[in-house]
Amino acid sequence: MAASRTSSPSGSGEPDIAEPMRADGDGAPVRIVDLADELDLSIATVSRALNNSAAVRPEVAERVRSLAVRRGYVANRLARSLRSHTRSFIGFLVPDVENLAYSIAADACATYVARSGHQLILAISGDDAGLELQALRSLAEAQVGGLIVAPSPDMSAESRRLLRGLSVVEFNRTAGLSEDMVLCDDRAAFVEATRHLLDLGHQSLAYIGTTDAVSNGRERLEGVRAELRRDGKRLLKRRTRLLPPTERDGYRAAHELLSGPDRPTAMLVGSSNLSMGVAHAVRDLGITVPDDMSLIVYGDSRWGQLYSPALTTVTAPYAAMARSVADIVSGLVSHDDERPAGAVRLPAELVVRASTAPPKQAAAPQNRST
Amino acid sequence: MAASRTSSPSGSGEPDIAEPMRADGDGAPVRIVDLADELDLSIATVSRALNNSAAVRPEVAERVRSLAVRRGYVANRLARSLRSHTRSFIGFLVPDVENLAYSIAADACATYVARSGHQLILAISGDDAGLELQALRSLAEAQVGGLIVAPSPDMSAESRRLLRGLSVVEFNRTAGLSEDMVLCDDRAAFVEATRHLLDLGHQSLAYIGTTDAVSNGRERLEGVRAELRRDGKRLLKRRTRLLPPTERDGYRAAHELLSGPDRPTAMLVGSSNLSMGVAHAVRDLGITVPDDMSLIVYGDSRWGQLYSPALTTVTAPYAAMARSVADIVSGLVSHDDERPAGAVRLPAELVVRASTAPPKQAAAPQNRST
DNA sequence: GAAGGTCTTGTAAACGTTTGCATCTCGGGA
DNA sequence: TCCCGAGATGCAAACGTTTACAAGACCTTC
Repeated sequence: MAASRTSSPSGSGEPDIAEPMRADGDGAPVRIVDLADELDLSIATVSRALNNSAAVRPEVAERVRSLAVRRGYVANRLARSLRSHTRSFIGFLVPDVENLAYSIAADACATYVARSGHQLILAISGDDAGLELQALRSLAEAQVGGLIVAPSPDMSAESRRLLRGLSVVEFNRTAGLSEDMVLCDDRAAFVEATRHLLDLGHQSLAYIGTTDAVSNGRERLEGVRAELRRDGKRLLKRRTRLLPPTERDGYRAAHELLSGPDRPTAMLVGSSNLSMGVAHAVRDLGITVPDDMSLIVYGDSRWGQLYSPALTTVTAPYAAMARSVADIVSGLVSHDDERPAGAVRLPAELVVRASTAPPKQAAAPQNRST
Repeated sequence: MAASRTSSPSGSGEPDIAEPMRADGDGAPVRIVDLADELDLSIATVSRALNNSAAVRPEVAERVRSLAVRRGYVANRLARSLRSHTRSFIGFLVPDVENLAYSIAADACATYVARSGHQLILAISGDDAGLELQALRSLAEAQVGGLIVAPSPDMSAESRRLLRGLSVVEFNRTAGLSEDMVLCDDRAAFVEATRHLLDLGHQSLAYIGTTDAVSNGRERLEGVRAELRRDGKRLLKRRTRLLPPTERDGYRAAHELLSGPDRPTAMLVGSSNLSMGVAHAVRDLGITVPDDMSLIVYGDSRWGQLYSPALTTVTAPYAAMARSVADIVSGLVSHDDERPAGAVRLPAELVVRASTAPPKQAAAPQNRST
C-alpha cells in the first residue's frame, strides 16, 4: 500500500467524516497524487488507469475513474507532454482570419484535430515578417507538433530556420517551406477567366490584384498574362494595379482606372477584398455592368450572386481546401510515419454569371492592344 | 564550475575543433543544460540569464544569450509553465469562426495576447453541447489562463462546472457564466429598427431570427416584440421564424413567408447568415424592395451596401467588440489583480439605407395587427 | 516443492524548467 | 586581522506526469 504523501488533506486512513461530500468545489486543482492517496494506490497505477492501460485490474480502474470524475480531476497536459514527448498542439499561422479562406480552414482544422485530442493555436502574422517570426518562435516554444502556415511575402531567414524543426503544411500560398501544401489552382482559373473575356471580344483588359511576391497573387497575374500573350496581347502597366488586399485599396484603384479617359472594356480582380472595393467603386461611378464594362471578381461566390448584375466570379474551393488541410494535419499529427499527401492543388472555378458580355463599342479606340 | 553533464556533445573544455561551425542544423533540440555545459555554467545561471534576471553578471548574461541564438535555443514553454505556474494560453471557444463577429474577435485576440507572449487556442463548439464540453475539458487540460467563450444555447451542467476554475469572459452572448462580458445591445437596436418600420406606417411585420435560447437571439426578438407592444401590436406567430443561423434556412423561411397570400409589408432579419438567405429569396421571388416590402437585415454592413437597393441594416460593432474583448483578456492575463471591466455593452447601430420605405398599398388587408 | 509463467502493482527516474537556499568571492570597515 | 554584507553563482528540489524496471502474488507444470 502506498503511504499517504506529504499532507493528506483529509484525515488518515478511514473514510473521512469531517468533510462529508466534498465535490472539490474549488481550492487547489486535484492531481494524480490526490487520487492515489485517497485510494491507497500508487500514482503509477492511477496514471495507468486513467490512460486505460490494460495492465490495471478492471475493477481498480473503474474505482479510479469514478473517483476522478467525482473529484473533478483534470489532467495537466503540460506535464504529460513534457514527460511523454507527445505534442498536443498544432499551430495555425495565417496573415489574418477575417478572410474567408482562412476562417473556414481554421474552423475545419480546429474541429478536426479536436477529434484526436489536439488543439489549434491560432497565430496572426498580418503579412508582417516581424510578427511572423515572433509568432513562429512562440509556436515553437509551445512545442507544436505540426504547423499550418500561409507564409508572408517576405518571410525572414530566421523564420525559415525555425521552420526546419517542425513539420509544416503550407496553405493557400507556398514559399517552398515544405513538401506538403494545399493550394488552389489560381493560375488555371485566371487563364480561363481571361480566355472568357477574350472570347467575348474584349481588347482592353485591366487587372487589379495583390502583390506578386506571394505565390497565389503571382499565379493569378501570370494566368492573365499568359493567356493574353497567347493572343499576342499584353497586360498594360497602366491598367495593372498590384495592391494590399483591402477593400479600400480596391476601391481607390478601380476609381482611378475607371474615371480616366480610355476606360478598359473589361476588368479582372484578383482578391476578394479588392473585389468588394471594386464593386463599390463601379456602383459609385454609375458604370453599368456589363454594358459599359465586363467585370470578373474573385472570392467566395456568396455576395457576388447578390450584386446586380450577379457577378462572374472566380471561386476558390475554400471548403475543400479546408477539408484537405485538416486531413493532412490530422494525419501528420497521429501517425507520423506514412505521409500520404504531398502537394494538393484544387481547381478554382470560373462561375459565369451576368457581369460579363461582349463589349458594346465595336472596338477599342486607337491603341492596338492591352 | 559546473562539471560537464552526461555526455558532453563537444569535447571537454577547450574550444572545439572537430565540429568547427556547427549551427545545430538539426538533431536533438538544444536545452538549457546544453548551453550550460558549453559555457561551464550551471543551468540556474543560464536560466537566469535567459530570463534577464539582474542577478547575473552582464557579461556572463551576454555570453549566454549570444550562445543561445547561435545554437538556436528555443525555450520549452511546457516545462516553464509547469514549474513556474505561469499560464501561457488563452482559450477562445465559439460556435464557429466563419461568422465575421467571431473571426474578427479571434484575430484581434490572437494579435493582442501575442504581445504579452501568450497564445490563443481556438476551439469550435458548433453550438453543440457535447463538443463544447469536450472542448472545455481540453482547454482546461491545457491550463489556459483565461477563456473567451460564446456559450452554446444548451451548455451542460458539467461544462459550467469546468468553467468555475477558469477566469472567463463571455463574448457576444451571455449565459451567466461570468461577471466579465462584452456584448452588443441588440435589444435597443431592434427596438430602433422596429420603431423605424412602425414610423413608416407598416402594420404587418415578419421576423426571421435565431433561437431565443441564446441571449442575443432572445434580445433581438424581445426588442421587436417590445416595440410592437408599445403600439398595441403583436408579432404574429405565423410571421415569426426562429431558425438555426444558416443562409439556407433564411432562404427557405423567407420563401415560405413571402410566397403565401398575405405577405408582410416589412421584414426584419436577426442574423447575418439568415439575412443573406433572405436577400437571395427576395431576389429570386422577384419582390421589389422597398416597394413591395421593406427589409431590414442584420450583420456587417459590407455586402448590404452592395445589394440593390442598399439594405437598411442593423450593424453590430464587430471591430469595437473585438478590441474590447482583446483588451479585457489581455488585462486578465497579465495583472490578475485589478479587474477593470465588468460587463461591456456596445451599441449596435441602425443604418438606414434604401430598403425601407412606407408601405405602398395604403393598408394591410383585413387582419388588424401583427 | 521448485521453476517459470502471467498478472498486477509499486519504486523511482525521467521530461526541461524555475527558484529558494546555500555557498563562495570580494571589498571595506573596525 | 577579522567580520560582514553584497553580489554572483551553484545545488537541488520542485512542477505533474509517464514509464522502464523490479517485485510480489498467484497459478501451472514438472
